Amino acid sequence: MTQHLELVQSLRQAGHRLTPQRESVLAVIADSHEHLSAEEILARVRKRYPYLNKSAVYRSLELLTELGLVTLTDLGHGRVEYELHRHPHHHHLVCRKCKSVQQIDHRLFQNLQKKLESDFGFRADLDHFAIFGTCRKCSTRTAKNPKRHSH
Amino acid sequence: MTQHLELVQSLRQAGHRLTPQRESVLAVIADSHEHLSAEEILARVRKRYPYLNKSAVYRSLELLTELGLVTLTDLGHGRVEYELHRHPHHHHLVCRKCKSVQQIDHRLFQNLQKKLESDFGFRADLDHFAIFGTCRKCSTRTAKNPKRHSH
DNA sequence: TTAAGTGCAAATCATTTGCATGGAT
DNA sequence: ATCCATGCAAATGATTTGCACTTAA
Repeated sequence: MTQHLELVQSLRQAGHRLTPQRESVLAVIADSHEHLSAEEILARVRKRYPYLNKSAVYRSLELLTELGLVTLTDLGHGRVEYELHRHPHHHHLVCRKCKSVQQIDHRLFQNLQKKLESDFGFRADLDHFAIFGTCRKCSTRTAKNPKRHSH
Repeated sequence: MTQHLELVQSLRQAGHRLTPQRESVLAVIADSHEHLSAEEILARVRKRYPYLNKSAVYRSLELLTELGLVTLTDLGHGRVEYELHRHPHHHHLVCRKCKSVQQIDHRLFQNLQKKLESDFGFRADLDHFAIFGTCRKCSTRTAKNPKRHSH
């Protein structure tokens, strides 16, 4: 409901039409402070605006992501998740064992980001970055048995 | 064919059986210096050892990954890819526009890795790390038109 | 008006799973 | 001899697509 207007501007300026479907998808993402899957977005939009199709969600998300208004992260949940592209950014530490997700500050990555740009000319999309590994809890009880999953 | 033996040891020590299927999957990964999808692995194994099923590949990969012998990376190709867990590590810069993949040295990440461990107790699996962004070439011709994909 | 966008239902495609059989230990 | 592992075929589940219809500009 807040940055909503500017976002809608960006859409138009890039030469795209503003449809109620696109607008509602954007609104739901902008109103949420967590990452949402396509299906969750569909469900939330439909609460207020039932005229929305799954395909339209995917097509809107593709567009919004490409315009940089929304970012996409694979947190290992078997589907991709979306967030508004906010500033400042944050990142995610994803534990492979217990699947927990912990947020960390963007500043941890600033050095790396600068170096990638200066050394390689590569502009890293370092927001909503997912780093996989083992969290503190799971590290302590690691490599004890051949069991497949701990959850 | 090289580290093969040690790898097979690890399997046994973790309490798993050594089947020809598992061994051949491991051999193919160990012999390759590129990242391979499950399907590519299946195809390569079958050249020499036709008695292999898709499910066995997936189940072997799950196990090998869990044992840390193999690492899994999502390079945005719509499927996960596997590599032998080698030292020293390297990482991948993946361009969202042209889909190019550029390898970079593991040392760029050492500071970050240490900090994640000291600050959060998080052991990041920072090998075969995929960083998405825009490569130098694509940066220069960016944001010119509303076209979806540039490839 | 008219190209861009949507709805719908079917298609894809990687990965997973149930169950009967086989084989490593 | 036992249970773990495999083969097979069917299921799953996210995402994509073809096409006729609608609508924002």
